[in-house]
Amino acid sequence: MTRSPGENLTVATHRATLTDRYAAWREQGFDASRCPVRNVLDHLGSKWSTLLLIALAEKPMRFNALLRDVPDISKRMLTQTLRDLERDGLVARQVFPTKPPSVEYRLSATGESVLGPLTALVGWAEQHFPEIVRARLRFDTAAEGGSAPVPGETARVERPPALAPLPVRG
Amino acid sequence: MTRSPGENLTVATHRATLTDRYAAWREQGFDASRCPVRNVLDHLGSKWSTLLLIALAEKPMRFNALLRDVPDISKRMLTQTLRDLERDGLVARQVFPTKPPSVEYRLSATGESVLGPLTALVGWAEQHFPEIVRARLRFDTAAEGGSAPVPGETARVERPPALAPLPVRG
DNA sequence: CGATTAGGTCTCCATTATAGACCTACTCTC
DNA sequence: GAGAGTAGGTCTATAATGGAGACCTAATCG
Repeated sequence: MTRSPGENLTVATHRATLTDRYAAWREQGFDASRCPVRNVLDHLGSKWSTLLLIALAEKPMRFNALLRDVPDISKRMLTQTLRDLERDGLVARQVFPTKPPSVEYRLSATGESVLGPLTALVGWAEQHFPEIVRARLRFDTAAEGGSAPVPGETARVERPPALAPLPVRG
Repeated sequence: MTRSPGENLTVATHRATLTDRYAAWREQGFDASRCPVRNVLDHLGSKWSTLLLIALAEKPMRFNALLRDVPDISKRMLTQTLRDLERDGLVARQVFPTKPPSVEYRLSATGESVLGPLTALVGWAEQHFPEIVRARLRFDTAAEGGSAPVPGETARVERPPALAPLPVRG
C-alpha cells in the first residue's frame, strides 16, 4: 500500500476491488437506492460540492462568506448545494441568534472523513492536469483536421485499425 | 499515512493540503481553465463517468457491451460520456475492421492512474453509505415535521440557536 | 427616512440530459 | 435476394437542471 513508483501492482488491486464492487451492484440489479456510486458520488461530483467542501475544510464559514469566496457561484446554487451537503450529513448548519440571524456552515465528522479521498482525487487532478490538457488539444485538433468536417459522416475509422480482430460475430 | 484509527492527524493534514491548494487557485483568480477541480473533477463526477471507468477497469469493452452492462444509460449519453473520457485521455477508443466495424474502449494509462483515487472514494462511499442514508432520513423528516409545511416560509430558524454568538456585525 | 447587511427564496430563461426513433453497412437465414 | 438481426452510432423532441438576478424580512446605522 506504500505508494511505490511501480504502480502496476496497485493498479491491479484497484482494478480487482472496483470490479468486485461493480459486480456486487450489478447483482442487486443496480438499484439506484443501493448503489453508492449513483447515490453518493453523484452528489460529490456535482460542480460545486467539492469546491464547497474544500472551502469549508479550512474553517467554518457563513453564507455570504462562501458566496464571496467561491466567486462564480450564485446564491441559488450555494443554497441548494449546501442543503444537499447538509442533507447527506457532510455539512452542519448552525444558526446564531444575532440581530440579523447569522448562519454558519461547517464540516461534520462525516464531512471531515471525506477529505482523505478528496485530497487524493485533487492530488491526482493536479498531477495529471497538464497531461489532460494535452490530450484535449490532441483530440480537438484531430477532430477538426479529420478526413471531413462534414457532419453527416458515420462510422469513420480514424485511428489505426486493428490488433486482435475480435470475433466477427458473437 | 498508515490508516490508523486516530484519523485526527491525517484529517488535519488533508485540511492543510486542501486549504493550500484552494488558496493557490484563488490567487489565480479561480480561472476555470487552470483550476483542476473545476476542469477535471467536474467531468469525473458526472453521473456516468465514474460508472464507466469502473466498468472499463475490469476489461476493455465494446459499445454495446457497455450499453448492456450499465443498464440505465442511453445510447446518446454513452456516446457522449465516452467521448468526454476519450477527449480527456482517460479512455482509448480502438476501431477494429471487422465486417460491421467494432469499437473497443479501454482505459489508457492515465485512466488507470485514476483508479487509485477512485477506489478510495468508492470505498469511502460504501463505508459511509448507511450513515448518509440515516442523515437523509433525519433531514427529510425534520423538514416535514417542522413548524409549518407551508411552502412560503422564509428564514425559519429550526435548529437550536447558538453557542458562540459570532460578532453581531462584521 | 433611506441605505445596508444577513440569509435566503422565487421567477424566468438557457443549457443539458434523456428516451427513443432513425440510419448505414454488413451478414445470416430461408 | 428479401427480410431480420447486429454493430455503432446520430438526430430530434422533451424533461430536468443550472444560473442570473429580482425580491423579501428583519434589524441596525446615519
